[in-house]
Amino acid sequence: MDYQKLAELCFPEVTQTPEDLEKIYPPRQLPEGARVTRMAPSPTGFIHLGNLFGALTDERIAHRSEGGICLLRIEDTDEKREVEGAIPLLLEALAYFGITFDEGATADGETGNYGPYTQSHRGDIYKVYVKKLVSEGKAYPCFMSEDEIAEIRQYQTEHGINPGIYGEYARCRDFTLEQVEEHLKNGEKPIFRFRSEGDPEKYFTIVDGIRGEISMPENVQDVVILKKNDLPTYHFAHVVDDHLMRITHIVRGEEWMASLPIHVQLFDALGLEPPVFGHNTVLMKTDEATGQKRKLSKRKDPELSLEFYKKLGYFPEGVREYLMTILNSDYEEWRMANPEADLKDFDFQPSKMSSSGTMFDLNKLNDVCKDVLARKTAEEIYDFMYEWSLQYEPEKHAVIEADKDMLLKVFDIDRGGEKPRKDLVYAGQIFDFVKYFFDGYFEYESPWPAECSPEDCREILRLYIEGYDPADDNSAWFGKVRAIASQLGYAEKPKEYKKNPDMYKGHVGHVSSVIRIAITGRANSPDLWTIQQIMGREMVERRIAAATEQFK
RNA sequence: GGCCCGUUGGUCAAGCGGUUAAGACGGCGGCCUCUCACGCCGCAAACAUGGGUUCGAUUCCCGUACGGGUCACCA
Repeated sequence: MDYQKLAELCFPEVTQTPEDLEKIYPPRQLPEGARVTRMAPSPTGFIHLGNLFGALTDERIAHRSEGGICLLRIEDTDEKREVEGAIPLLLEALAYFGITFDEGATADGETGNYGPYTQSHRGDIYKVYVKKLVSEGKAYPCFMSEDEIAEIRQYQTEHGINPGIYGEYARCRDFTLEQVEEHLKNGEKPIFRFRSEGDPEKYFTIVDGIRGEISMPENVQDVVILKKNDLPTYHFAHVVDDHLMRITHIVRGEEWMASLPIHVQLFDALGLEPPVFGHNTVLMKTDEATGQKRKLSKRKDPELSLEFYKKLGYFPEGVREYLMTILNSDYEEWRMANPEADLKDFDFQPSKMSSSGTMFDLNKLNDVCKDVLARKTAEEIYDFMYEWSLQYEPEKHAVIEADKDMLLKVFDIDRGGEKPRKDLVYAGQIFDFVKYFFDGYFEYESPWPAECSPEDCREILRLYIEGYDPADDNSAWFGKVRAIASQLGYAEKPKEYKKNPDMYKGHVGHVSSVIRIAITGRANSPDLWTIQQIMGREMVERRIAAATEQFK
């Protein structure tokens, strides 16, 4: 068989050789040890936590190395899955979470010397390599119909034979030049398959950047490398692209591990050096219905979508922090030791990534967010709330915009210092947390303390407003509350009450609860004196008066 | 089903032949305290399982169970 002739017959239009391409895409001139990574999504329009998870990994691995590059490549060899406008959407979402690329696809084109970065525009490049393989007898045109393949599959499954097109089932594998010519003359368009010489009895080992050494049997399948639409399959495209773009480290989901033998084989057949592969895990959750651990699902789990977090108003930094804690095992400790340090200074190591399925933990996310927000200034929080409400909550936005000065003071309560409050989590929750400052959102959310009779409540409020003086400092103010408590038969100190519960109706805490609920609608709040300072006399008096009405 | 990967407290996880088996989140109890939050102290809670190898296994090897992935002209 004259493979050279077969190659010409199949690809008369292809004149370039791999050597030509080597010249166009020469090895990068980068510092020793620089890592080149890539994010390679399909433009399906759905951007999820897994994407961010992977992007963060790629970005960190690249940028942790001197002169490293992280690029964006669009894997659109399957037109069926493509969604209009998916790329700008993706870029925007990633940028929101602080991830940008050095090279590759952009919202309106692309940048870099190793393009095109969109696979559908690289058709000619892939063909050069397919032609080379054909000319060496390592790939061949295949004319089997879908029906034929389906039949073979059925036969194989019925007989307990490993399914697929390989060996004797690869009917076009050993076609003569004449047979190929004949099919071509009939107007049949072939696809191209790799001619596998793999031996399933033979195992090879490879060092995975995350998992360490893994061993697998060689691939035997004559996988499709060029499809009917003239575009390559993922297997072939990734090999060609990652080589030509001079990628050094590939991090991808563990769903790719099973096809690793194909990829290794392809690199080998092409005479190319494979990059370091790292296979990470999928994000899991416990299914509410079954109680079973399972992969986060696009259909069932809204929390998989990045939009979910944007909409609730999670700070991007918080989400990123959380992802980092589950991405690299020693991140959390590093963060505790370096609370103020830039994420970029963390020594990210692929080998420190987990290789068992990670449960997504909203609880932990919230906790991480609290820490992140505790380090923000009131101004930063306000600005974020402003943008968030502008986009998602127009009604709340109106109040947020109108009462900027007040909100800045509210967000500043117990902020800064050694022990800042940590009760702010995400924008939606924050608004809820402070909404009693707005008359339009104020309501009585907590029951009045049982220790205080309605008459006492009325009396407490009357005495309170009588003695209320905004000029009092915190301790003078609370001294008056104690006095009211004492006057009405409540203990001035909770401990006294605990010692002699029969001597009192309750203690000063119950009395201040009445005042607190009157002013905030809640039994729990930050320091009441501070709240009143922010609200101002007029609002305090109005709230007390309204509460008094409750006891008429 | 074949092949592959994985398995330390409820969750995230240190550990890489000899440890009282870290730490974080959550839970519980306490201190502080007018409430909440913060902070501090403490408690409960784990090496899936059976065989080896070894003076000694959470750590190395094999089997089993369980979980996950994958078997497309989808990525």
